[in-house]
Formats: sequence, C-alpha cells, structure tokens
Amino acid sequence: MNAIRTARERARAELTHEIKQEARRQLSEAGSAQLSLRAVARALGMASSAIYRYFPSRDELLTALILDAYNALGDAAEKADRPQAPPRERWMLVCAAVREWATAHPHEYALLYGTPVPGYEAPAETVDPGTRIIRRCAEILLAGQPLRRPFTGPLEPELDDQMRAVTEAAGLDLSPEDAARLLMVWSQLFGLVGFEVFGQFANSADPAGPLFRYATARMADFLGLR
Amino acid sequence: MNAIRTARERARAELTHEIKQEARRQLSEAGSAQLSLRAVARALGMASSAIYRYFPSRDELLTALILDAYNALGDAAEKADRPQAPPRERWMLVCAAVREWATAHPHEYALLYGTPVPGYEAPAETVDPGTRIIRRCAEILLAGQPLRRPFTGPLEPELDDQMRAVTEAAGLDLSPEDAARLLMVWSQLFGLVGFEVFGQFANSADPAGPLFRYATARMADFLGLR
DNA sequence: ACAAAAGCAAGAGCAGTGCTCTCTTTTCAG
DNA sequence: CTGAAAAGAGAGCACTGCTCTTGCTTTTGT
Repeated sequence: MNAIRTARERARAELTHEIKQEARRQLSEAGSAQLSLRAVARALGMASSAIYRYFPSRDELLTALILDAYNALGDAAEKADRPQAPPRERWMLVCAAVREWATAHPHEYALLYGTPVPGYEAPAETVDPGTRIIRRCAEILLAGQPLRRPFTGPLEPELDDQMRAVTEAAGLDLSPEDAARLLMVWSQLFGLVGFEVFGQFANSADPAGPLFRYATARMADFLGLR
Repeated sequence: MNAIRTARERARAELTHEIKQEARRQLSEAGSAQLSLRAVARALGMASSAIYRYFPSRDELLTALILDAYNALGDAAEKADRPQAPPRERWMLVCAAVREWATAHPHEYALLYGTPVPGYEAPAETVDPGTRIIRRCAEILLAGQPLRRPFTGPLEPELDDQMRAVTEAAGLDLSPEDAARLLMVWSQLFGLVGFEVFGQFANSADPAGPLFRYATARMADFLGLR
C-alpha cells in the first residue's frame, strides 16, 4: 500500500470512495440500469461534470463496483471457509456464504452474474477476483482427495484437453474429470443462487433455503466429498 | 384465432409485428439496455410518439419480447423432444435445444434469465410460458419412472412440504425428492447455459459444448434416467 | 519563495432518451 | 354520409452521458 501523501490525494481517495458508496446505495435501490452519474453527483452536492475527474465514464464506475463486488463476495466465501474442517463441511460453508452474500446484495450480484452490462466487456482486472470462488472450491476438492465419486462418465477428448490445460494453467493437481465436475458444480451453484435472487423459484421453492441446502449436499455427494 | 377483418386491424397487427421484429433486431445487436423506442420508430420511418399507440411504454415492449422469447425457447425445446425416445435421450435432446436457442439468441436469453429489467416485475402472462421447459422436463422424469437414483438424501420437512405443494399444483405424480432434484437440475441447466452465454467459461471450457454434453449426461445419471 | 504546471470544480451545451400533449388526418360504423 | 374512434406527426418536458471552456487551488521545480 502506498501511503497517501498530499492533502489532494487524500481528498481524492475519500471522494472516490464516497462516489462508489453512493453509487452502491443507488444500485441497491433500483439496479444498475437506473444508476445515474448525475444523480450520484446530486446526492454528493457536486456538479455532474466533476464526477468525470474520478471516473471517466459510467462504465468505469460500474467496473469499479464490479471489482469491489467480486472481492466482497470472495472475502465472504473465504471468511466462511474453515480450512481445518472436513472438505464436505467446507464446501457447504462456502456455498452458504455465496448464497448469503448474493441475497444480501442482489443488485451487486446481478452486476457480477447477471446480464453483462451493455457495450462493455470485462476488463482484465476483473478476471482474477472473479475466479476466487472457484479457486477456493478447487482447493476444497484437492483437500478431499481421494474423492468417492458415485458414478463416472467418459470425457470427450476435447473436454479432456481443455481440463488438462486449465488445471495446468491454474497449477492444480486435479484430474480432468474432477476439473469438469468442478466447473459443473460451480455453474450449478450460481445457477441456484441466480434463480433464487432473480425470483425464478417464486411459487415453487420459496423460500429457497431448504432446496439450497439439499442441492449443495447432493453436489457434495456428486463431487465425492466426505 | 380471430380473423382480422378490417384493414385497420390488419395494419395494426402487421405494424405491431414489425415493431417487435425491429426491436428484436436492435436487441440482438446491443442488448436490452440499448433498446430505444425512438430508434425503433426511426428505423420504421414513423414518429416516435406513434409507437406509443402500439406499446404504451418501453417496458411493455420488453414484456412482449419476453413473452415471445419464452415461447420461442419453449417451442425449440418441445420440438427437439421425441416423446417416444428413451427418457435419457429425451433429456439430452431438450437440454441441447435450450443451449442452442440460447447461444443463437443470447440477448433474448438474457432478457429471460439474466438480470430482471429495472423497475419491472414479471407480469402474470409471462409466468406460464416461463414454465414450459421445466414442465417438459417433469414429463420426461415421469416417463422415466421408476428412476435409478445413484444416491439419495433426506429432505428437510419444509422442502418436503414445498415439493408436495408444487407437484400437486402442477398435477404431477412426482415424489418430493424427484421434484427437488428436478428443480436442482433445472437451475443447473440454466446455470450452465447462462455461464456459457455470458462468457464465464471463457479461458476454461471454451467452447463449452463438450462440458455441456458431459454435464447433461451426469445430470441424467443424477436424475436416474436410463 | 515564486512562478509554472497540474489538478479540480462548475456551468453551459450537445445529442440522445422516455413519455405526454395537442393537433391533424385517416378509417370505420351506423 | 356523417360522427366517432383510431392513428400519425410534431413540439415540448425532464432526464441522461459526456465534452468543453473558464476560472480557481494545490502541488511542484527551480
């Protein structure tokens, strides 16, 4: 961390933070589409044009919020994990933490895992924080070796190649089939959470807590975690 | 179907269709946030205010598009299904059809399963078409009875109640555990498809076809489909 | 210590948006 | 044929993101 030296830099850091804070506040009330730079400026008592000294565009503000949200979610998941606990329990803890964070911050969750923002493509900085959850899950899977998979199935050669490439790139000692299952279960976790947050379980599994616990337990079975 | 009698009604039906067509075109280029009534009007060579004779607001237009999209997706899935085939094959066919439609119409898919549109809440008309996929999956599950589930787990009483209520309301003869698994697998399907469409599998399972086929096969195993 | 440079705030302004209102034209029904 | 209903067009309002110019303040190099 670089120390903040001048008063100007100090003020800048503070204002940047206040802008994001107010933006998050508005986000939590109406969603990203309703987030307006002018409204943020108004709430902070500054000219709308002054905001652009801090964020060159609305998309840049959103990107900053996305980054913070990824890290908040990652923090929540990692904080909930107990590395000394049995892998199955760790898995359940991490899943529950993801769900809790998502339901507590639905609009920020939507920013991360909902429809990507209009014209914009995820900048490289967001890639790394975006992988924190699955990296943690991979660790849990490694801690649970050898896995007791209830059934197995062949991988197409292309999938086998992809999984070997991705485990190697991540420096993980996972078999291709474990990696494929991990990706499956990862998308399943966010499918479940997304459906709950976006209201798809209304009138069926509502509230979704019991289904969520059942599902994460079955996912642990599927992964072969004990 | 009511026959269209007067020239005016005929013209109205046609223009309504053209507006939606043009809106879909713009949607497919830039996403729902960029969809502009004025731009649609411009493309159709009419005054922006005239659009409001057909759709009283932007949200109503979007709702109409959502309805059409749900039905297009439902059609695709039902058309792909072969009711005489073995349940496991039917399951794979339906899953593949959902994926194909979604990747072919990513922005419309986002309209259905991405972040819900800002202030708006799904009107009652969209609920029914939105359940076509899972209803079809439920049928397949019924056709596959008795299922050979590889492992099983207890349902919390609340989940058991919810599942009994939902199967009764839908008139389906599914056990609570089958229903819970169906909801799980349903959300998993859309989790997978959503991750692919929204680019979450970039740099890991990209293209996602092999992973998708592996995952749907394991889901069939999980459901106990033969 | 002082002047140059860089950073910052504010206001006006542009092009675009959703939506409303009024006015005119077209079409339909009795 | 005539009165009513429907449709189109245009102006206008309040809002948006964003740019540019104009002053002012803080920092920095000599």
